[in-house]
Amino acid sequence: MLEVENDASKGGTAKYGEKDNWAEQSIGVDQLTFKLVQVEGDRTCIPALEDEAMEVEHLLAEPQSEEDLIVDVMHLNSENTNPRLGNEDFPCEVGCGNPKKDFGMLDSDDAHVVKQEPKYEYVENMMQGIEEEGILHLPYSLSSVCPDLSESSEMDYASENMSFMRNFGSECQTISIEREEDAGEMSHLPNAIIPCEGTSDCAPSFLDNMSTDELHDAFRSMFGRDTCVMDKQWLKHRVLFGLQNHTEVGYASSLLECGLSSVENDDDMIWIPKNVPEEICIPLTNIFGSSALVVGTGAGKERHSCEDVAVANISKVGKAGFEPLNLEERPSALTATKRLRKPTRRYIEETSEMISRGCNERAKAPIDSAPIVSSRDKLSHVKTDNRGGQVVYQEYSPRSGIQVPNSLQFRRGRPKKNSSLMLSSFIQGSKILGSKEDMIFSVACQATCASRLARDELQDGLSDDCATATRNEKSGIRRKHHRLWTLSEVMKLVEGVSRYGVGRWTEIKRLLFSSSAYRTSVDLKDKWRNLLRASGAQLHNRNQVELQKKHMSLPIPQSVLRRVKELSIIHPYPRERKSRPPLVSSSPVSACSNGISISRSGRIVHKQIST
DNA sequence: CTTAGGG
DNA sequence: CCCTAAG
Repeated sequence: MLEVENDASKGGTAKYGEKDNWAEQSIGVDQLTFKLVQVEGDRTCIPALEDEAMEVEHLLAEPQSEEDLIVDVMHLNSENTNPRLGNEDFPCEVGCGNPKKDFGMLDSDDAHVVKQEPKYEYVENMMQGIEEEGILHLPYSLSSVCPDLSESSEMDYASENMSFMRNFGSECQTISIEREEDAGEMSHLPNAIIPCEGTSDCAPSFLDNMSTDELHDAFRSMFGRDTCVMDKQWLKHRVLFGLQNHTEVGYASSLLECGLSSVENDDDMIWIPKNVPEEICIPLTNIFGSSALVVGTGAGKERHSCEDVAVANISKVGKAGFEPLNLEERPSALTATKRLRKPTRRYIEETSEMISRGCNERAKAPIDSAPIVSSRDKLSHVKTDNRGGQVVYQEYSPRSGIQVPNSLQFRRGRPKKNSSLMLSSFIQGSKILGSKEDMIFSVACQATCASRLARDELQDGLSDDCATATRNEKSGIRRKHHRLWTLSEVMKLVEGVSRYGVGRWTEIKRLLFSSSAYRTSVDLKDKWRNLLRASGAQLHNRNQVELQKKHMSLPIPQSVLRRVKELSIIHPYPRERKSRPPLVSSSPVSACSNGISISRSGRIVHKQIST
């Protein structure tokens, strides 16, 4: 992540945080990726989300003053006191009540954040979720990143002049703001934000054919209000915007299935833009007690039947994210009617922690073909089954995540190889989702898990049931069972190695990592390997600081590396083979020239022989 | 099941 | 991190 000095917006160059601050800051800030831009000094805020902000603001640019367009949800009077987020961060601020408006951070160190109202949690989760999904991958502190903006900030934000926001967006985009290991993600940004690019192909044309009145209708149903603007172009833009951001192709059918297609029903619905990941919906339902929750999800880039979709959804859009969702409005039963979406694999893992407590024996999915012979066969079978079984699967890379209806049975920790078996079979039967109770339960679990994540994720794994959850380091794509190695973990590992020697991973794991079950002995071993590499590299290159910054991994203190280095001498890696001949002719390695070599420990190592 | 090593 | 091979 990028940490921008506060003064950056005052005309300085954007600076990256110093390396030493990096770790800590990344911890603190990295969830905080959104800031609000206030509009018109009223209580509405919009997130400064580049394109989205741009678009929203654009919408607001209607000549009449439009106030309730923006969701109240977005309006948070957070007391966040993070020093890095001074007012300077909000160049767009127009004098109004509470000068500090931003989203609470997922900073587990900040107790006050954790104790925020559910509202905040919702936003937190949303932000986190968005990032996890990798859908919104956005610059941080946009305002600070773009020095030029400080001047712009004097503009009238309520005005129709949108050039500001546009420039804003484009300028910022050129500033690469990356986090952690992934440097290439940024390039996905454009696609990610406006997911339904397809609409741009067809929507304009059909909009072109609409009369002003029709456009008005569309506008009304889309945003839930009228406009007296007669400018066709303007109307088209708005409607188009609505379409682009809320078209949900696959969703249309589910809507119909749910019998919710009629526009009149929208009272009971909360439309959640598809970009919003599941985690958000849960808090939403909780918060708003909505009687129906419609979730549009998926990276719908399909292009078809834009019109149908639009018709189906337009009425929801108004509620979507831009209108105040009234808390008290519907205290009625939580009848979540949400679109079925296969949970991500990670979601499964997370939820599994909660759900499976009681379920000991996993129901084995019936495998109708390919009797399992060897474990290896079983594996490959699983894999094919996995891919071919359901279309859904094909849309996600094996690691990116698969969402699956709730009430699956889950296992704890990492998925066993065959977990996808039952998974896919489950999907077969779950077109019609299970009971309401199930859903609510799942919802609750998710919410709990998500909020716990907020607190726990940095806690060195001591307290987690959501063990596999990760921070959004990798700009949201990080869906692996990836757990950042904390410094203390590293130190524990080093300590363990020094005590028990290299190779005693299980020992070390048992004795030092008993609290963090998610670290397997293999993990320890891998990490050690990495540490060795790091310590070696460090010797060569004193300027490791920059390298580390580049790789964005947590900087391993010199002292620790030095220790590793020492240990690597005391306990040579593969294993202390007692007298280790200082690799010369006596070494078996050099004795083999046929592409197969033997490591010091005598293990045969196949080398890649290019055939 | 654990460890080593490659990917 | 994941997978696999070897013990």
